[in-house]
Amino acid sequence: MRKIDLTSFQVATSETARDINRRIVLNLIRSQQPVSRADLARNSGLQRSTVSAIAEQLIDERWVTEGANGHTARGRRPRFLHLNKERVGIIGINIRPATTTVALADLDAHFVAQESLPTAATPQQFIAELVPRIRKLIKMRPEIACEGIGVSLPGRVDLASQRLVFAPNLGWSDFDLKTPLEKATGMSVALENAANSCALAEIWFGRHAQGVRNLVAITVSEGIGVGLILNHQLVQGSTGMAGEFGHTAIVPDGLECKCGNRGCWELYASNSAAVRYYVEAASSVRTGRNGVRPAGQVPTFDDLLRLTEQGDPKAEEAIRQMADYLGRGIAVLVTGLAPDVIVVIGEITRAWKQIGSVIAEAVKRHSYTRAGTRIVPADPLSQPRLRGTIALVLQKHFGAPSVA
Amino acid sequence: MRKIDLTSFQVATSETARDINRRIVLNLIRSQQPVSRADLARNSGLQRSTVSAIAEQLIDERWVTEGANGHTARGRRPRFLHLNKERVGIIGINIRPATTTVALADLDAHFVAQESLPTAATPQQFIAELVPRIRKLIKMRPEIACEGIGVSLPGRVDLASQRLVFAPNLGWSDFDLKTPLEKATGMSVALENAANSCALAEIWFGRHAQGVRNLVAITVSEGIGVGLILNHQLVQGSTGMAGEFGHTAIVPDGLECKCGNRGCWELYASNSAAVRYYVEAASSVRTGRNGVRPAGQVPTFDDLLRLTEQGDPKAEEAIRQMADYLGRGIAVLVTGLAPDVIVVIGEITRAWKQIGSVIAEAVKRHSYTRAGTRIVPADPLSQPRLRGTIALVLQKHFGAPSVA
DNA sequence: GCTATTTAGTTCGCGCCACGAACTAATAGG
DNA sequence: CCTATTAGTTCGTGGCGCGAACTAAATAGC
Repeated sequence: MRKIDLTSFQVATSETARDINRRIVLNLIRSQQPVSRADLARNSGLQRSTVSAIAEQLIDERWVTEGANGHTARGRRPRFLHLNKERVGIIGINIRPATTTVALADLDAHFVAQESLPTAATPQQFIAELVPRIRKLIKMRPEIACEGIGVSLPGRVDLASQRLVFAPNLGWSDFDLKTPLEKATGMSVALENAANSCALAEIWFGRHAQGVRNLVAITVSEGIGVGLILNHQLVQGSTGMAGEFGHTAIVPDGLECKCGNRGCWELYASNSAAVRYYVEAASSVRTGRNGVRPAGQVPTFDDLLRLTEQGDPKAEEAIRQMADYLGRGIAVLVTGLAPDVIVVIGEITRAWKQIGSVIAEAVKRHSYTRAGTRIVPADPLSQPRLRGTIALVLQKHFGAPSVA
Repeated sequence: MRKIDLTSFQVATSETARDINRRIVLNLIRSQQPVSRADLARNSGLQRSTVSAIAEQLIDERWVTEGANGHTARGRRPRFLHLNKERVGIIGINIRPATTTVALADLDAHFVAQESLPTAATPQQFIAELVPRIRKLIKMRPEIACEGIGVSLPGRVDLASQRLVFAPNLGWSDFDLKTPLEKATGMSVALENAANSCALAEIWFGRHAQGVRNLVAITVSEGIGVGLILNHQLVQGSTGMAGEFGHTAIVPDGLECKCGNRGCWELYASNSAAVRYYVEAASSVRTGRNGVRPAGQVPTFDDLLRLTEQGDPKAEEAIRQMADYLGRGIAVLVTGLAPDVIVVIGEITRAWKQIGSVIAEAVKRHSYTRAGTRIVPADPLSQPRLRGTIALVLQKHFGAPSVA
């Protein structure tokens, strides 16, 4: 049960009931389509007359279309209702340090067009290069009316100002990305941290999200990000900074981190950590005790994954060590938050066959819970970062109404 | 924004709007009493006519009373509305390993009667001893009609079954406390973990809870418990196990814990840890290198606090070390959850003058956030564990309505 | 002391909405 | 062709918030 926030609440008007039931019906149609009015009434508990009225409104507003007739053993055939995928398009933008992806998605969160560009060095230049791509995408599919832009980025967005306040991996400093983008495109823009985007993507579109109340998304790349969905809701913290578990100490007084802390989880469990483990192991063999390594041989994490697939023992050991530390950090989240599901996102999931059991073992050894949290890899083909931006915009129509 | 849970939702009826606005008005009266209808209309945004209708209903149902007239510079004088404190009484039960406290509270969460009894060794015996005390308390104040019982306990309650599944400090095993208590008293019983109770107490009645969206309560005694309020809502996790940060590793492969993990936070930052630090320091001096200590000299944590107040350097050092580890663990929560407030509860708060800065320093050194989380001690006189049980029952009337 | 002004609170008609009973539509089986 | 069954619509009723108009009660100014 939630406490009512007396500093910011929403009273009910005569239209509130309709708003609530409309959202319920729209969500039922989304998840059960094709579905008849009669089934909607049965599944929602609303009267058939109420469902009909809501359906009429949704059809009028083009959210829903009436399709073919269904079949029943006896009696009049139902008319199926479908979500009108083309009702609104959403522009999703996934900013990563090297590459930015721009895509156009329909209401089902399927991407109908997509392209990439190198991420510019400054936000000003970035906007200048991005806006024409957005325009192009919109023109490609004139039949889909775009209504919003969602942006996922490796950094932090201040809750109150919606300014990008921190993005060390992009090399950008405090900047207002939202206002210029909105001015240039005329569409509303929603910004969100990448890990939070992934969490949204998984809870709205994920395979493991049926009836899930608590979900944790962990993005593993150069660093580690954590997105929290607790009580069906994204946890943003007081300023939008929640989820920086990547910068919590897993080794007290361990390696020094750029963040100022020591022994941060991401120093031990990120892609960069695995590369470091590999390099250390390789150099100690090849160069003996002096520690100097031949230059120009630092492998990428991708190289490591390939070596692992080929059975290279040093690469396997580096990945295994990374997975062990991943598991130790995940154990903290399992013990502390007891979520239903933890979804791991990143290149590392390609090696899930090798690391799945390592992580599970570490979590078992280091956690204390009866929650039975499932730990699963995200499907990289689903593009979680990008798909989360769609959820970000869709929430406005499909999320629970803000009430009281 | 919340995702609608299609496995368990609530449609709106024609009474839903009233339910929502009624709760808003009731909460406004609670927090602003005495208050006039006109002020309620201004502060809520509802029409004066709507507020009057709701007020009439609340007065009819005895939730609210009409009191004296107020004063205005000009114009007709307002009639003040007050919460009717005596409308319902709530029985609060705080179970601790040695002692159980039973209290009767009014709507303002003020205790009008209270008594203690030793906690029995078995839950069966406990209930047999408890029920007569509850009956006595109710008879003492026949003018207050009790409507519910809230229970706070050092253990875990399974979300689905509401059974007590784990209470190592009580020595009780899996047991249904709720059903026999409800049968014996005829009142509904709500059970909750002690740290969660404290979190509820702080968010509903705490001094630092005005407009707070995210609050973390940390109970420090023999162990460490954590209660999480995120997005104005208690986080219980998938089975009610959320908050066991006390059993997350703060020292990898450190001391062995009863929970099966190693290096758990509570092994380094609980009262017992401070006592251990003190004993280790004292024995190493007194007995030299053989490590054998004269028997019968293990001080209690209370002794330690007293010694600290008297300026004993070894006690001070033990407390300081405990506070440092407390701070390191709190840093994890600050970084990972970025709450507005963290409230520390326990005997240790008596030494806040000494440890406040130690904790703040440790948090600063080991955290990474811009949230500006305030770390404050709870007022022990407010009896947070006990008061939380009142919140547990009051939520039913004052919490946000469950909608969609 | 009278009037204008101001503020509190009530009354009442309107429109939105969910409910539920009655009705129409369409289908399969006998 | 008739009956049973299921889908979907129509319409009257009651709950509720809105907002305009109204009553009540106080003060300031003359």
